[in-house]
Amino acid sequence: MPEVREPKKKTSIETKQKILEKGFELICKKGYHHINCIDIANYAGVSTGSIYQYFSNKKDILISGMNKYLTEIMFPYPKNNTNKTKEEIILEFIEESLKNHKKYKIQHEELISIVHQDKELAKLYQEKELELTKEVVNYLKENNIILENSLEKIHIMLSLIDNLSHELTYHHHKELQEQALITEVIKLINEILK
Amino acid sequence: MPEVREPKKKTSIETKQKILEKGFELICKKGYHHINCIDIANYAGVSTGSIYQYFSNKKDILISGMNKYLTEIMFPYPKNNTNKTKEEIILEFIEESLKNHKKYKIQHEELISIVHQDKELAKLYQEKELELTKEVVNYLKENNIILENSLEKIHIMLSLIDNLSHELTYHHHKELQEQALITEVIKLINEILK
Amino acid sequence: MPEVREPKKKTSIETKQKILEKGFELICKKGYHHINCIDIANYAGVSTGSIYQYFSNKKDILISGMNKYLTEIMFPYPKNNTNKTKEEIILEFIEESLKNHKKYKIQHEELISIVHQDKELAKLYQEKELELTKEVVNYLKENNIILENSLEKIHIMLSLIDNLSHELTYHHHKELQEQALITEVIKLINEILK
Amino acid sequence: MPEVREPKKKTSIETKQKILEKGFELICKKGYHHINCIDIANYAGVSTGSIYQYFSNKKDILISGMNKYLTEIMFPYPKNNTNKTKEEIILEFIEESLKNHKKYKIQHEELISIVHQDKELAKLYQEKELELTKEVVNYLKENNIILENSLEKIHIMLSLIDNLSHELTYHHHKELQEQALITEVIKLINEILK
DNA sequence: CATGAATGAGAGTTCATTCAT
DNA sequence: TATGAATGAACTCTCATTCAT
Repeated sequence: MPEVREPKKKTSIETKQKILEKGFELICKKGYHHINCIDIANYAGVSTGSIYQYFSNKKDILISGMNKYLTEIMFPYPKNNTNKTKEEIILEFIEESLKNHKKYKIQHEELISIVHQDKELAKLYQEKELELTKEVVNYLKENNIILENSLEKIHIMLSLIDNLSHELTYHHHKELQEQALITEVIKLINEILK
Repeated sequence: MPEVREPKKKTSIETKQKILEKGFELICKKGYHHINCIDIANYAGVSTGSIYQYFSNKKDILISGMNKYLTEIMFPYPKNNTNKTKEEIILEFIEESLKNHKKYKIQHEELISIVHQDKELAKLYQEKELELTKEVVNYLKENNIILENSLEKIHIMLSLIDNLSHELTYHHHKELQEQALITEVIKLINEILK
Repeated sequence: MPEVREPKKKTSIETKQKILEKGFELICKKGYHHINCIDIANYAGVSTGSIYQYFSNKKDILISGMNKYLTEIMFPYPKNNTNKTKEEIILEFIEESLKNHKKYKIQHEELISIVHQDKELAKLYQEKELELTKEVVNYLKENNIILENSLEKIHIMLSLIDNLSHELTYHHHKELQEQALITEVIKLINEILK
Repeated sequence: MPEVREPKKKTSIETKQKILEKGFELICKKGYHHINCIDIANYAGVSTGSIYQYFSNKKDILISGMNKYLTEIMFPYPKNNTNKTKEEIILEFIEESLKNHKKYKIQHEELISIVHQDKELAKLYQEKELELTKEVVNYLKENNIILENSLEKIHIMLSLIDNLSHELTYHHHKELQEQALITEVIKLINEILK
């Protein structure tokens, strides 16, 4: 059982980074079960052996990638917190989420799939989710929106936005009207933040 | 490539049925990637060869199972449509969904995972979802609740209920208060059905 | 972790037998570390997959082979126990051991090597060794040779014979005179059996 | 294929020495097949690259180590040759061998295993063994014990002592009485040296 | 129509060795 | 001369699928 190497030289730090970045990218693109270690190695431009210098196995790349990119990919929210009206904030949230869903379209689906399959990853995911909920609560506070049952309300709000973004991005149900969906969601969020 | 046989004799029909039922059950229980065809054969009490008499491959069992059981497992809703108040209906929906989530706890997670991994299954899933949305619209109509943007509104409502059930069932975020969550969701659905 | 199959059909019993026999033969011939599973499969005339139907891994073949052939290869002794003189018995033992060493020349060396490397096998080997010692004690009893410290004496006697056979078979030390060696060993065994 | 370098500088000589000593130690401790070159490098406190500056491959370390340490580990015998009685000498031999077996307990087993696996090593081993036999013959001569068939007799004697030490050290056969074994062996050696 | 043994490509992983720095 | 990152062939083992019985 060989030790996983902690890179010391500059070039090896880059190699580890390359494997993680490209490997995770490929996993998201094609699906964890649809690629093998040779694929990852080729895609990252390294040998298969190099993978095992820095990661203890295939799944390790996935988990490391999750840890590094999960927040970025799955839980974005507005970072600039100057004074805004409630309406501006709601729109901003929706736009941000939508933009992100479109950007990481494929990753999103694959990651959700993986998260639902593996307890270790599921836990990671849920922690990040709660973390975000809290940050949004704070963000709203800074914009003078203070709520009872704040965590629960924001949890629901985020799920509404996520569901909306998902629907608009993948357009699974052709009979649903985009604009109507958005309107209804905004109405509900307004209700939540009342 | 041997032809898949369409059973005619009574015993054959039963065999095919057994493979489908037990096979799908096992897939849901343990995960599609965590079992093999021998497992399925053993669990169904048939030989591995028999599987390939009635299904063209492993995935075929999954898809057939999905087709047969998806509505039952994932999209339940109240069937008895006598006159009820709006409040009764909302509670009924939530209870039904929750009951179902708890009943099919493991299957649910596994199926979501699979659905997000495979386009063919995803499409199947979305069709069933839309079908359900329409049925609920009708159900409400029969109970004299008639809405503008009905499809969109019910889609959102169902996603709220689903998210609630999920949270209550898996209890991922320990810091969220169950009762508060329920209260807020009911408030929102009331708003939707106004 | 797939189950190891217990063969039911007649042909599969033969297959398992073939893998064990040929596999063990090859291991003895070329050395456990010098062959791989594909070699074993080819040599036995089966596919690599078949190996894992009947054995849980490569080492399992070795252990099973040991169990089956160890006595035969490493611990032979005269089986016909009619009345003989002490001198006849000693010669008989030496001849039997020598004959066997020459027959299994290569296996012998390889097996000793493996036995010294693996605790599980070592234990197996020692059990067989003690078993043999006891049987020889009984064999001598039946021929009216009864000893104090019989187990210890026979243990030493067998080690002398083994060492002699080894020397005569592999002829490692060219400067040693065969006949002188034999003479001295016989003298000592006579002393032991006094 | 890079040339193996013969060290000239003092530091280089030390490096080569360190690899040999520590590398061989590790091989003996853990087994040639259970360690890799990185292990050896770490254990010796050098880089993997350095190994290949002074040794042409992994096995070369083993052979060099054998050459250097075999006598010391496997064939010890009393060095101080002042006048002693036969009985004293016998006891001294046994004690020396036993002491050594216990000291190099693990190495012993591993080396025997390796020796039986590789012809080159086997030859080396046998040469050392014969060398020792001759030295013991001389040692006895110096103590006024002069024998016919001396080489053969001493070969047998050493094998008896080795077998005894082995048994006492590893205690493989619990049913054998230690003291009885020793007594019988001493009796036989007395017979040999008569 | 049922059986389950046989298949073999392909999976993840290891490690002796090389070579740019 | 020393380093340790990079290599990639070779390893053991799995499993969906086939097919003789």
